[in-house]
Amino acid sequence: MVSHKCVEEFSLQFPANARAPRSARKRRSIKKEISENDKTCAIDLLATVAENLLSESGCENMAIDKPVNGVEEDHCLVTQKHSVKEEFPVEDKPLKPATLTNVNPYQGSLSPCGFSSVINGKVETEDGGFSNSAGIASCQAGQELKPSIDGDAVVLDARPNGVASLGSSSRTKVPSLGADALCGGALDDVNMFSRDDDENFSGYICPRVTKKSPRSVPRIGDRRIRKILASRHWKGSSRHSDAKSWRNYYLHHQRSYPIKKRKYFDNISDSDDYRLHSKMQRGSRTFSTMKGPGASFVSRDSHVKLRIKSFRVPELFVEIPETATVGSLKRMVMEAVSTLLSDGHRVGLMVQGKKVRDDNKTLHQTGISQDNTHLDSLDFSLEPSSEAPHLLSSNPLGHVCEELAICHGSNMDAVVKSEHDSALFPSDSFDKETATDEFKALVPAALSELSPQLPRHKSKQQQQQTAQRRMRRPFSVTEVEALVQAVEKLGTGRWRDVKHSAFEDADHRTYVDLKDKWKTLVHTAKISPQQRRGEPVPQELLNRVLNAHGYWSQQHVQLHETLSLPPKPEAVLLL
DNA sequence: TTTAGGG
DNA sequence: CCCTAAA
Repeated sequence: MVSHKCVEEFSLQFPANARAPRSARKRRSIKKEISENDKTCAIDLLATVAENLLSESGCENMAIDKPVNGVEEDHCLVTQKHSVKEEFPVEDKPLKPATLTNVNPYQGSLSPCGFSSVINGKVETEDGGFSNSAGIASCQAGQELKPSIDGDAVVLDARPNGVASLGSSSRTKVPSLGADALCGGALDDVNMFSRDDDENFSGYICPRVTKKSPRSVPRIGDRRIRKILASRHWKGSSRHSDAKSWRNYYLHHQRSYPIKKRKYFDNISDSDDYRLHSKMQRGSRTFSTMKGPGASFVSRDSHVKLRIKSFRVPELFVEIPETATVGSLKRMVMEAVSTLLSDGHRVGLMVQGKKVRDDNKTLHQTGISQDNTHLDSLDFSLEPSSEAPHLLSSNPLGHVCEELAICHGSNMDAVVKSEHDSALFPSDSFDKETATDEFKALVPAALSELSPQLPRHKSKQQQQQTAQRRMRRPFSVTEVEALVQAVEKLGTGRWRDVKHSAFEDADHRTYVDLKDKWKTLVHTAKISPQQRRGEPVPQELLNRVLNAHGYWSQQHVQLHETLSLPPKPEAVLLL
């Protein structure tokens, strides 16, 4: 019910409810691409992750393993199931930068500050912040990209030349590289890059703002990234030189085979994207003698040494014409890598398959101690910041299967086999039990289903029922503001216009979403502040919601009255 | 496809 | 957010 007072108080000038004829509404076809900027940082991200680990753990014992003869096999592949959509346009679309001045924590960690922006922020606020911990050259992922063509399926494997070993001197804190750590205090002015071609990607929109932002900003971002690159420690060996050119390749070449990003991004958001497998170094129990039999106390100096053995990202399936160039293939992979890494930045910790949620527990309490048998199954993961209920169980079956259907059975087997052989089961990383768990964890459900070794769970029909629910994306205050303003101007009931007026660039906000949000806003405005949940909407905005809602409701009533001249008797009775 | 509303 | 009837 709308109080009369509400309507009276509504002081804004509302335009006539003129609605453009539908024929006049142009349909915008969205053809957008990831820009080169994102491609720059995938590798740096790996290094950054490791660097943060090192710097935060006060790595006095940091050491670099330099695998000889490629002994270290299980590292740093960044791939993901994937398919190419031919109809996607080729031309690049620049990222749209937007400066956010008031990022709330939730918003900020949910997705807007993709890794590139995180890096930017870090660089901005800390001079040389990334170069203060040396020796991460080993984490230059994917120096060797080894595509092996197998029929229609291309299995890609990238291996680094080294891994970073790090010794943690922290007794009570697992090295953390969550959004907080990465973003630091840079959230106040974060350059955000959103991609319009993926409605699930751009986690944040700055309504209307994005379009007006200067084009030069992406370059700035690029420059910042390059700054990071410059601080990277490249080794002089030929292999590292290769790595360098490999990266530069992506920096300077146009991509030709855009990737259907949405589907695999769906995977990312709801499943564990990529994980950091770590193992305790059992051989380095420096302080084991300090523990007497049955002693329950932990020596003050007990240290746990963590070694990140691998950094793996779920597999990538690529379909590409035989006539495509190797370069284009590489670019595809690079793009996948970039996109994959540019979202989701919270570290999860699992001990023996169990997720450790309590950040305040000490390592020892968690079972992470120098002489604990659990150490074999210590597992870090990079997770989406939004709370995903289950680490891995919510695999978007439908999408993956959809894409898998592209490849032929025989080829699929090859892919699966490949996964079994090398990537998934790094020789000695895990004991059998753990390996099994890891397998379950890392193989997308679709792969499991296609794999002859594993039981099939669901029929096709069931798979379709498992339609992916879109990621929850709470409206930011900024968005609410934009929505309110648009509704004030256009009224309720013109959600398509509202969408195109104020959320043109936010492809993940459909007009239905906007309508739904308005619905909840009205409800929110009517309930007491105590009953409201989520990010608080400023009362001023809620007042405007009520005002606009009242006003437009009144308009609708009047419209109806005009249409039905004879007042309905029922209405009279009710009054 | 877009609106409107219930779930 | 999803689903859908109805326009």
